Amino acid sequence: MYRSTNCGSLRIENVSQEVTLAGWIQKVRDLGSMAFIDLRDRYGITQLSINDTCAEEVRNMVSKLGREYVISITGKVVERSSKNKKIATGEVEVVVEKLTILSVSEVPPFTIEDETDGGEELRAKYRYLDLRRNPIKNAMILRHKMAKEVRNYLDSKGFLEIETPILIKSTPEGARDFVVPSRMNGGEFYALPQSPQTFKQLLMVAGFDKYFQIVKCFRDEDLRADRQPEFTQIDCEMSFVEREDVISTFEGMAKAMFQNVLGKSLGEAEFPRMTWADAMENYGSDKPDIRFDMKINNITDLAKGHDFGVFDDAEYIGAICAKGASVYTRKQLDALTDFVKKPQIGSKGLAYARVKDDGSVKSSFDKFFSPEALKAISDKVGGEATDLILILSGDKKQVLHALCELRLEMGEKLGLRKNGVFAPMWVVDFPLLEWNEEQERYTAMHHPFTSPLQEDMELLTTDPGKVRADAYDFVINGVEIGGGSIRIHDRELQQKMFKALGFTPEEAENQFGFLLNAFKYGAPPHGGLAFGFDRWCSMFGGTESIRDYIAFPKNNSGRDVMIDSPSPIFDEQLKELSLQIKKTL
RNA sequence: GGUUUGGUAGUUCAGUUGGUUAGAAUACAUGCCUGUCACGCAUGGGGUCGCGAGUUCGAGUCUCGUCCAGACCGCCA
Repeated sequence: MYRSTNCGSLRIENVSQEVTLAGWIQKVRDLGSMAFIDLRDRYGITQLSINDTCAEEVRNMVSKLGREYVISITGKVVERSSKNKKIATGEVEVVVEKLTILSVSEVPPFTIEDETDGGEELRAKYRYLDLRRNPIKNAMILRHKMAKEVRNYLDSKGFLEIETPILIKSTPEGARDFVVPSRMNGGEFYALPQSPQTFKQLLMVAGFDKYFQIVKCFRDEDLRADRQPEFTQIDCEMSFVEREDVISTFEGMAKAMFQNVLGKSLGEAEFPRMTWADAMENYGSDKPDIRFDMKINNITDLAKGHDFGVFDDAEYIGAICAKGASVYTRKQLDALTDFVKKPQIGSKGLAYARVKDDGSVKSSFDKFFSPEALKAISDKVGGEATDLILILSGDKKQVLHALCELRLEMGEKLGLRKNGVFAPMWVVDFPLLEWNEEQERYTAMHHPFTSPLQEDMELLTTDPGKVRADAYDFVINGVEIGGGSIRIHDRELQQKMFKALGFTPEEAENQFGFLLNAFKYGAPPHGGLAFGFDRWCSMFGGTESIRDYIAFPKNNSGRDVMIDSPSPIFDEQLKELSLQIKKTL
């Protein structure tokens, strides 16, 4: 027997029991004629004690032990004479009677501690060691709990979990596909799914009116802290539903997750909703962080006409009001100016105004404005004594984007984006289509199967850019956690949509004929959504990177540095796949 | 594809205007230590300064190129 219990379970009640434990050596503290060993497994740490009551044989082994050795011991549980309140087993220790080394270990390349000395790359290379550390281990446990909660909730609502294929067909819409060459069909390729979208719609046609799947999806695009080439979605679809049905079902799921995973009750109230147009106008973003206010104000009319060229030449002038930030020094304001001038943000400069204690306003553009005109701007943005008003001008789209970033930056600096505070919300009524300059055609903002809003249906042929979609995104704290829509279930409408996207009837038939065909045989009205499971995990775990919540993630360049993939394949394999690698010099 | 930051001991980092033998902490090894739990004390080993070229009497330090990694932009229906 390797163990009778684990390293996290012994308490004062177990004193005088004989136990057998197995695990990894966290640390040996050799005090000479006595020694302590921290023995670790997934469940915790138990202190082993070796003293003069122990057999000679056991005492002699202490100097042979090292970090991360795997050992099994048998001994008696005793109460500690000096207790450690920091760990759950801290009131007891096990006096070792028998010690077996099950496996030796080289010195690990970084310390297996909560605060490790190892850097990102090293930890990635030895991911199996990094996973021994509490923060990463706990992330895996959180992920498991969340997946379990999703299944519990959806099962209780009658959803069926059904798997869909991983080897499917490449389509030009959306993200770049990962492709897999077919040996049996030389020169042809499968694609890995970016999402099971069409399959879940076919399941609706098949009559499985409530479907879900926790499923891997693949997108061959550049990575970010919150983007991996393979990631996991909670993919859901329902038949005979309208937007309200979908939103209320999954709002319920979100509340259950908050309650049962984080122990946070969000109450009975519905999550706030905001139209896409309002979100863009007031927050400059389609995924606003509404943990704090600081809305963007359009002050174009008030700011123009004072002979200040920077404002007069601008298409749009916007302002945010940072409460209590008038104490910002010149140096701090210069830093903010540098922030908005970064190429990623792209503003030319930053104008500001301080609201003084007496309510008067002192700005960086005083010589162009009367005190009354300044006061009017201040009033418009809700300025009060001690506030700092930050103003950007220029092209509307760029200014809104910049103000969004500036708002988040100020929110961060002023401590308004608190960890542990969650502001979930829905953004609705997205545009159906977006004009793509490069391709000179409309592309679907969500995907080509999204239904237009009923009242905008007529615009689809006359003014496609104005059509709003029956789509909704689920946002928490400025992070897009999920998104979905009511789908098109009418063959004619789907064909119209493909036409608006610039598909010829032949192209539509060639790429999505299977779906159009299915719609001939009684397609129910349906809709659904998909959550980014990794992101949701990192949101609940309180970090921005999703990598910690994936057991074996890829690095920035899409490489797995542990197994060293991707990698070349043998000529033999290439031949079988009818492939040739073109050598570029 | 672009912007930007970094690459020095096993690890995390410092290294000034270019100047003698490249340091610290930690980890590791050895010895001492009867209540440690970030144990303590002493001693010791450990370096292709990412790689290549150039400038210079002299390069970890300056220049160019290159590779790798991180963050961001583009991209991500």
